[in-house]
Amino acid sequence: MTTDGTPRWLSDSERASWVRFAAVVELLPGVLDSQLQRDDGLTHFDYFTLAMLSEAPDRTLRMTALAARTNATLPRLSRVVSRLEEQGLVARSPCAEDRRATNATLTAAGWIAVQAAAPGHVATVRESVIDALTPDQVTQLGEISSAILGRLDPSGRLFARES
Amino acid sequence: MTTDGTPRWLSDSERASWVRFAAVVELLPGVLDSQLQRDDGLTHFDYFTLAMLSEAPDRTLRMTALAARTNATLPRLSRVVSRLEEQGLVARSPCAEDRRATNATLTAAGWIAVQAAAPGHVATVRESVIDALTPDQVTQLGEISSAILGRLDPSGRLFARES
DNA sequence: GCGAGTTGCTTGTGCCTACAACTAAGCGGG
DNA sequence: CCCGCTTAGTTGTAGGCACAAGCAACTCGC
Repeated sequence: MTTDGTPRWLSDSERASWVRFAAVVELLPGVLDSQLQRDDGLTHFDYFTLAMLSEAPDRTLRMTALAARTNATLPRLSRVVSRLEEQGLVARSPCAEDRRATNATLTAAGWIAVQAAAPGHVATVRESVIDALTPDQVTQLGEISSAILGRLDPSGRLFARES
Repeated sequence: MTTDGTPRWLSDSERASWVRFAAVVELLPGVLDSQLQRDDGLTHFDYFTLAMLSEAPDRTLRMTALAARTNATLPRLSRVVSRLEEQGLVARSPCAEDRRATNATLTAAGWIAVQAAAPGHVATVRESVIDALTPDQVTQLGEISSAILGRLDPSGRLFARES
């Protein structure tokens, strides 16, 4: 809205850019999810959760820390970890320092699963995004994404969002 | 994978761009959905469905055509239209030319609902995306999105993806 | 040390979506 | 005509996710 109460509509060129961008935002998650689901039986969120654990010291993180890294709510993460635990990819253990807390640890099977899934996932990212762009465009996309992230997540509580 | 079987990993700069872009793709749908849900009681998909109908001749489309415009599967659209029908925003009617087909029509209440929701939605798009970027970046984003779309939707069956 | 308030996590409930099976209607060859 | 195939749409089932309620454990002031 402008100060006189009328909305500020998008110009034609803005609208054209937005339309295409909105389509990408709508379609891309499905593409990433489908590939991982089909080839490795993991959702993209599963994969990302395992990846975060695989990079942590001792391959272990407290639930709260893992939720922050995956940009998830705690209830959501709790259920996902339960599922991964049933699959034997993650193990829960009580935290020694704070008995309220729970540690999630990547198991050996979990480590193998991440290693197995990574190449196909990276290939999908390349095929659908990186290799579709010129090197300059990749750089621009990074800068644009940073600018948008500043609006989406002003508190800046996400950091390691990765592939 | 490269031809020798080893995966082609991302370079540091590619990875940095991808990490940020992935975060945007993850967070943006939630932001758009939340605003519409909170202010208008609609999901983003609901809104988009109504918007597509509002632009169609007689504010009417066959289910299949509407599914194509919203980039949805027919089962998904069927349930969404059922919900919108219960809310009195859309009406179903049998199609005269093809008795297998069903027409979905925007009701007067539906028209009012779209008009009411549009300004707030556009404002959210502006705040979270357009106004975060320079005019040049908006143009770049459009070109980048087109390139990615070419990979995501080679058949090009989506067209009018809009705000 | 003890009671109020906070933090860490899990679980109940309900909505939304995908996948697949199902009904109904058009279409075409013999 | 009628039998098999295709197309249009709906619905059964299963599973993910959000929101809010619930429970357990920690902290801090008195």
